[in-house]
Amino acid sequence: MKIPQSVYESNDVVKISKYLLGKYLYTFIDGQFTGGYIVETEAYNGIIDKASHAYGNRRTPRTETMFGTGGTAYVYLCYGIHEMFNVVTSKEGEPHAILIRAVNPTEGLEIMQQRRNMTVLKNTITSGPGSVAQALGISRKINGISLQSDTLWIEDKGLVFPESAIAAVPRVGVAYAGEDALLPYRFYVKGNPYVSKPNK
DNA sequence: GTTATGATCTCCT
DNA sequence: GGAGATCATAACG
Repeated sequence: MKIPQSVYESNDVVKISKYLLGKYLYTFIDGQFTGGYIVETEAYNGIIDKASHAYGNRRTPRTETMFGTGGTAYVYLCYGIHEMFNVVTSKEGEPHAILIRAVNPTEGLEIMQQRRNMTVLKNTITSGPGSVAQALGISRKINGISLQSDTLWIEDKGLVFPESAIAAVPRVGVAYAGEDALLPYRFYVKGNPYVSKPNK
C-alpha cells in the first residue's frame, strides 16, 4: 500500500510533514531491503522560506528537483560529507520539500549497521538526516526518483500517533534563516529513542 | 577560474 | 562541550 501520488501533490507541506510521522519508508537498493517508520521530519516551505535552497525562487541545477512535481526524492550532499533525503511535495513549479530527519528501523537492521560501519547497534543508527540516508543506502544517484518506484517508497500501515504524542518545534541548523528559523516546522514523535538531538 | 560556505556527524578532551 | 572532516554548489570576477 504505497501512499498515492495525490497525497504528495497537496500544497500544504506542513500538513504532509506531520502526516508522514508513523509512515513506513522503505528502500530496495543494491539488492538490499531496508526500512522503518518515520519519527522526525522538517518542512521547507517553498520560495518564501529563507531556510530553503529554493528561497526567492532560486532555480539552479541542484534545486531543479524541488521544482518538479510532488512524490519525488530530492537528495543532495551537505557539508561535503552527508547525503540528505527529502520528499518533494506540491505541484510542478512549487519547490516544497520535507526533510526526513529520523526513522525507527524495522527492516534490515544488520544491513543498516553494516552500511553505517557500526560494530554495536545503537539508537544513533538512523538518528539525524545524514544517518538516515546512509543507513537506508540513499545517495545522490537516487535524486529525482519517484516514490511510486520499487527502489524507494513510503507505505501507510495504519500506525497513527495521537496529537499529544507529536511535538512541533523550530528547525535545526538553520540559524542563518532569520525569523524563518523560528517557525515550528520540525515535527517529531515524543520520547522515541531514534529522534535526533533534543529528545523531549 | 576562484572562493566561501553549508537543512551534519563523530570523536576527542 | 567543541572542533575537524571534506566537497558540491553558487556567487562572483
